Amino acid sequence: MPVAKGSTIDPARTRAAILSAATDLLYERGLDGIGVAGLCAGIGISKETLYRHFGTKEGLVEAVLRERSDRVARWLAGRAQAAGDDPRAQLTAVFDALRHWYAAPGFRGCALLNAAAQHHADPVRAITARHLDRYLELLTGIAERAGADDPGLVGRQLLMLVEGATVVAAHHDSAAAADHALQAALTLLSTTTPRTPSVAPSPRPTPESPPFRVGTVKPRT
Amino acid sequence: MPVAKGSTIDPARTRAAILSAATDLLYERGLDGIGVAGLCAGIGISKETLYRHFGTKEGLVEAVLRERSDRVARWLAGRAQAAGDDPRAQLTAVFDALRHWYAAPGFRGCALLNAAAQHHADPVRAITARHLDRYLELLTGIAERAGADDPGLVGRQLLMLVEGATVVAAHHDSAAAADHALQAALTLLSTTTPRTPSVAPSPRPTPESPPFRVGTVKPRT
DNA sequence: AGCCGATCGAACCGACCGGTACTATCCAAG
DNA sequence: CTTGGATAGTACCGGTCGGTTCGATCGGCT
Repeated sequence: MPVAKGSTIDPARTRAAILSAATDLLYERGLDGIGVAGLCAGIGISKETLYRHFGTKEGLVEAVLRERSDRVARWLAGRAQAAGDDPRAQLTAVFDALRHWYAAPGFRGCALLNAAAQHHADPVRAITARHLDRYLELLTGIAERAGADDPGLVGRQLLMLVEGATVVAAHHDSAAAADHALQAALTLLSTTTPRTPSVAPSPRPTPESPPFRVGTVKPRT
Repeated sequence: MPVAKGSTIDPARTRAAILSAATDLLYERGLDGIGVAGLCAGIGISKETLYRHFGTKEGLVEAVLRERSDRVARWLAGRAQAAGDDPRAQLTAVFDALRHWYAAPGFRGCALLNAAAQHHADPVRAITARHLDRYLELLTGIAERAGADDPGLVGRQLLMLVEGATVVAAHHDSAAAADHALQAALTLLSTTTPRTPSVAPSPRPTPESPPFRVGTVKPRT
């Protein structure tokens, strides 16, 4: 069947569906753990469709990683913003979000870091580096608003706690990692924050859906 | 040439040489980034030799990872022990060692974690988990000797700092990561250590060679 | 009504994969 | 001196890889 009998021909929707399904499959099986054939079978498309949309397996991988990074970063930033203006509440919200992520079924660490560990190619590494940049920006902002002496330093230290917690959650102890990291993060923030921060009102938060599996593929019209 | 003209036939030495060369190659190229043929070419052996010693590519990989974990763990523990009895000095020694590791040419993160990100197979994951266990044991010991209220908790937090620093060093900032992490670690240790630890004499340290590339393959007799 | 583009399904391609078999050669031990 | 084990080198195996091509078929647009 060339075109599904009741389906709508909509390249944009097809592309999005491929991206979504491929994200899960590549995360579960590993970038090299599933071939293009298996990928297409799992997604439910033909090879030609995949290659028309993404040109190459590498192209698909990069698109997947970019979208994933965007989604995770927006999700975490949204959670922080939704927690209000208090930097400590924002930090708590970030690690709360991480805790749910760690507990999600099939959690296997950060998809971006895993990908960078598998493909040493420059594009993948660049996407991963930008991903860490986004984390760093969020955490440095929190350190700034908390009145840290050296927000850049504290931001990097918080980044290490986030990444370390993710590693430990993936390989050792998924349950308590986020809580222990949060406690350490709050301690770190306190000891480097001599003065009370000035709190200013912030705009309304927009809810973001979590980056981990939350439903199944939606049927097309 | 079936057997190198001036070489000694010594299976144990051959095995060790394969292990050493394969460790570097697999780390540089990734577990799936190099095939058995390329591996043998890079090591300078024939396929038959590799398969006689390790049975399978997976067998080789597991042997490489096990040996790597042993070496890194011994190296870090040795550095800590060589720093004397003061837990803070031991912690400093650990992150000093890490700093040198991060600065080594070709550093690309923890080989064990990278491997676990590539092969989801149980044996590899088990070796990685045990690796983290060893780190945790070392760090918890330091927390204990520092007189921490909850050495287990502090140990896990220090573990997150170590792993987080490694991730950040690999993908973001290899220069300052160890120092920033050390500062955070000392802060953490201080705030959770109300009482002064009792210092007892410890046995003499044995020097350990670093786990990263430090020379080239030694010629066989 | 009729065309165009999106899509499927399948065949096909050369390259490479992990792994085996065999021979020729060299060392070491009896 | 002979024999056996360790090794290099090479050819080979079936399978899978990423990627291309083609015909059939269906929806959307004019």
